[in-house]
Amino acid sequence: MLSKSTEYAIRALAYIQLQNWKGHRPGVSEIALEIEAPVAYSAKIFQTLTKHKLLESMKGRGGGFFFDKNQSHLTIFDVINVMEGDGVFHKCGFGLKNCNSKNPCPFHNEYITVREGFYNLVKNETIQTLSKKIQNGEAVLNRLSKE
Amino acid sequence: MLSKSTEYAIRALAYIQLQNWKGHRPGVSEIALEIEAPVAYSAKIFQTLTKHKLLESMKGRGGGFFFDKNQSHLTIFDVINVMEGDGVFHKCGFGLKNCNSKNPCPFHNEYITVREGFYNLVKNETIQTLSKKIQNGEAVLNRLSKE
DNA sequence: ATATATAAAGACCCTTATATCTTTTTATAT
DNA sequence: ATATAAAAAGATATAAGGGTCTTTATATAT
Ligand code: FES
Ligand code: FES
Repeated sequence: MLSKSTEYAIRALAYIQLQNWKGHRPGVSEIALEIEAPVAYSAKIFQTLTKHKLLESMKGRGGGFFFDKNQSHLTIFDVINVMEGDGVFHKCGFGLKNCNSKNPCPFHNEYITVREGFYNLVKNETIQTLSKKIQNGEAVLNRLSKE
Repeated sequence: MLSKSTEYAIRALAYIQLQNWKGHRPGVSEIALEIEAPVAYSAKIFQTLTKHKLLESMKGRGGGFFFDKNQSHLTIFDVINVMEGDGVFHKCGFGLKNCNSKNPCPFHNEYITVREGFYNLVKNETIQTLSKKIQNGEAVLNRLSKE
């Protein structure tokens, strides 16, 4: 459903949020280790995220990644949008050039239910709501979770 | 959501079914034209489908593609499964190694609703139900539909 | 000032999905 | 039998996603 890059991005952002709440700004290698992603590739992803202002960074000794205090919620939709665009929320599930209720493909009625369910999910869920669940022990960030 | 190849496959199969109902066995180039897919690439897809017995073919003059009269319904799930596997119906939406309700990722509860909705859709819908809608004029096979 | 720790930037590589082309096989019409 | 029409098979090409490596810029500690 989501690209690998987007999955890495979401997990990384959740980890950064958790660390920020502890007053810590994690760096590339620390995050990559935690989300079990390649270090160099993770760095590329974080560049994309900071360029689009979903994330802040500081270079130099003691640097790392953190969230802007002002924008308190970052939706999963925004992350997806930056990483792979929002095409999946518009396109026809049958592969037609565009999705159109007036001239639907045979998949349309059933498909848009699923597609919109997914859309609502990623619009309502944020990095912060996900992170909260992890913090509360209701969910895990990775499969070997030690914390 | 689905790969381009899978989309081509589904549209092609619907067209073949419609033609079969008219007593006709379409060939590669006719189908490719109708679904607006590259001819050679379409041929490759049909090879995959026939190899997995989702479709029958006949070589030689007057040959073409058709469905086995015995198996009257072919689910969209079966097509997806042959074209790209069923991974999307099992995997964790958050990117963890596996999806597990006992040890869920923070996305789990909301995500499986969407994922299972999609699963039910493709399990219940068949090439024949889709084709019927097109035949009845309730839906279209392509965007320039002349029929 | 200098050394060090860190992210940014850019060039590059590998794998997979998508797509094309050519040759071979098989059935039919004549 | 031969010519023809069609799919099968296989080799190759192109583009995108995923991943690596090296160099550069920047902040901090000493
Ligand atoms: S027209 Fe195909 S999903 Fe809407
Ligand atoms: S554990 Fe992530 S979707 Fe089930």
